[in-house]
Amino acid sequence: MRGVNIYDIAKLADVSIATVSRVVNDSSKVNDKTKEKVLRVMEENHYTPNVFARGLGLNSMKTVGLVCPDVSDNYMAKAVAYLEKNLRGYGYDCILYCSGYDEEDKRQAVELILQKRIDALVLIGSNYAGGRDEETSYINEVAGQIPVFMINGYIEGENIYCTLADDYQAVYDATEELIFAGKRRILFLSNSESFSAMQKRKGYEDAHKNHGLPVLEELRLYTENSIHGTRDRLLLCRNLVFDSVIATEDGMAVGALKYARARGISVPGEISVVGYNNSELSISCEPELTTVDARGEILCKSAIDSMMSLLGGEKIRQKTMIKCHLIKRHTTDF
Amino acid sequence: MRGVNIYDIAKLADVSIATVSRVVNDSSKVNDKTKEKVLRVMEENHYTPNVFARGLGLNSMKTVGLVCPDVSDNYMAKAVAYLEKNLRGYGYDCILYCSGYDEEDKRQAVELILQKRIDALVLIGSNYAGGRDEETSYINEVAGQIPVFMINGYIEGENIYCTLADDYQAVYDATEELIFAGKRRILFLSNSESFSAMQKRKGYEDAHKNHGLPVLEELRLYTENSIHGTRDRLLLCRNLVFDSVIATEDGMAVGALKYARARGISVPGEISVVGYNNSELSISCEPELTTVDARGEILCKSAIDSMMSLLGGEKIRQKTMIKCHLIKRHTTDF
DNA sequence: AACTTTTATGTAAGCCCTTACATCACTGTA
DNA sequence: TACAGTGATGTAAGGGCTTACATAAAAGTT
Repeated sequence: MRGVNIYDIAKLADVSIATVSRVVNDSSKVNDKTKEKVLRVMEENHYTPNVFARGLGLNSMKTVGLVCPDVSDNYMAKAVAYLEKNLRGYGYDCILYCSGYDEEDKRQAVELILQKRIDALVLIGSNYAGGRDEETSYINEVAGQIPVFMINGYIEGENIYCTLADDYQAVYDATEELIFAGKRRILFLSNSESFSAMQKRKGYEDAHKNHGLPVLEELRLYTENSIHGTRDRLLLCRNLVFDSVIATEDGMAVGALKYARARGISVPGEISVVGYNNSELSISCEPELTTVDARGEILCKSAIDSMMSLLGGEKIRQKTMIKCHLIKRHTTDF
Repeated sequence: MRGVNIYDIAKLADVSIATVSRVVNDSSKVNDKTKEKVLRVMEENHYTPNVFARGLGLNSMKTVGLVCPDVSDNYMAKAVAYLEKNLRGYGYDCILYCSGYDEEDKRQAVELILQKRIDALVLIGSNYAGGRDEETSYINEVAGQIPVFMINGYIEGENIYCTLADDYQAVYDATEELIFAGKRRILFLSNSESFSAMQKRKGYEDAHKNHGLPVLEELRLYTENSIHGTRDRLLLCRNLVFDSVIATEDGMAVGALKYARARGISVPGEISVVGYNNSELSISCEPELTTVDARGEILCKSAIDSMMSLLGGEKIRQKTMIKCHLIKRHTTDF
């Protein structure tokens, strides 16, 4: 049961364990002949260094913690997949924690995952923007120990690095486009009060203001990010009149589509719909959804680049903003 | 930087490290007073046992490896989420590896993840059913070291435990239903030669045979599991005539829907469509998709239960089959 | 009172690495 | 020839935990 260890290899290769270790870590110079011999013996005996002992010695196990509210969300799933794949390319493993959206659950997730002595923490998805300091102070505490990378979240602090989609601009542009098309009652569908949702809302509002249009309270609706949930929610608002929809998530946009169909309203004829995230949902619905490409992969790539630079000792910027694209499909054919 | 360790706690609590360790592990009896004191000191000093040292000592870190071809697939994402959440409930962390579908990549994934001295391995998604032994022999090798749990895959062997959806029955039933509705040209859309895909195909074929109907080669089409890919593939088959579709994944079923729309064929009027997995796609499309609920959560629950029993020293069954439901929505309104 | 048990705790050996420092054999230089 | 410098390797000290075994104190037994 006890696998081969460094002593076995050392003995078989007729060298000291230090030399074996050096070969394994490719650290200081080892004579080519010796190296070759050691490698051969390692190979022959299927030697794999014990990660625990290694971790103990190095106080690092080349592991990063991934905290994600919900991997079954297509956008986040893609992010997790991308991060995992590429971090592995750098020799890092990922420990995953699906935290749920609750801020307290997230705190616990972080706490637990931290016990694994990870080298860095990646937080996927937006944080609450409530501004309540207690909610985010633990992140700052964590950042005291290891670098924290946020994908689409934003918290200011030492050793916290945020990569965000420019949600403000994206929604601003989308809203403007609807306004140009003559829409005057644009329903804003949102499901949270996260930092990112707030940016989107601000984009929506500013676009109105800058075009001299009023921002109507009644056109801001909170609902859950689910297709049927959103549909039903809208169905309940009998007196709500709108000529277009901007949703902060594709699921809600598709919900709006379902609502329109249920009510016999034509899309894009009578109302236009814009979603967010360019998830799979946006091409499975009918008509296919105009949506914002929130550049998940680009964000993750940027975060990984930053992380590697940082772990390599370089200094990196704390906030990186990535511009989004609006992908026009058929729910906004004017 | 060097955090508090067991020696610090021992000194502060005026006991030996063995006692601290006993308290931490709740192992053999410790005097209540002493225990309380130690716990208090631990609390006060934010002591967390070093996982590496712990791993070294116990040769286990309470971690399970999750290998998943593609977390951005909704079905698997849900499985990963469920597994992660519930394993954590038992104190186990999950290391994730998104392997891709290639069998060689999977082998590498398993090899790498194994170096982390995980306590168990979970393989999500079906294995190739080619029957080529080399492809699966490494799994048997792994199983020599730690238990292997397969979700929807099937390999026979010591220490390999498989939990599967009864894909054969599910497709058999769905096919039969279409046959009863008078369909005689049922297109079978598949994307792989996995064990699971083979079961589905067998269900499709047997249903035909048992009802005295021929199994037509031309009605078995391989395509990729993507909406537009499938649509385009079908669009290319100008001479293919069919009155219904059974797809082995929802994405392909939705692709068939897109195809029908592109060709001006009405669903369910002219053709019926049945998908598989009850993913989010199946409710976002239009009309909403009749699909097989492949019981992802139930499968995972069963796997976790088995795992815990096994790690607890019990004996468990090696193969568990779970019955599926057909969820009727509107692509099969006859 | 002289013992056996039981309960609580401590000691120290291991688990398998990394790495600072020591050593030794050369090469090159003065 | 003596010595500094270089390269290759070894020695041994951690790193923080678990746990078998030893010990000591308390309780029970005769």
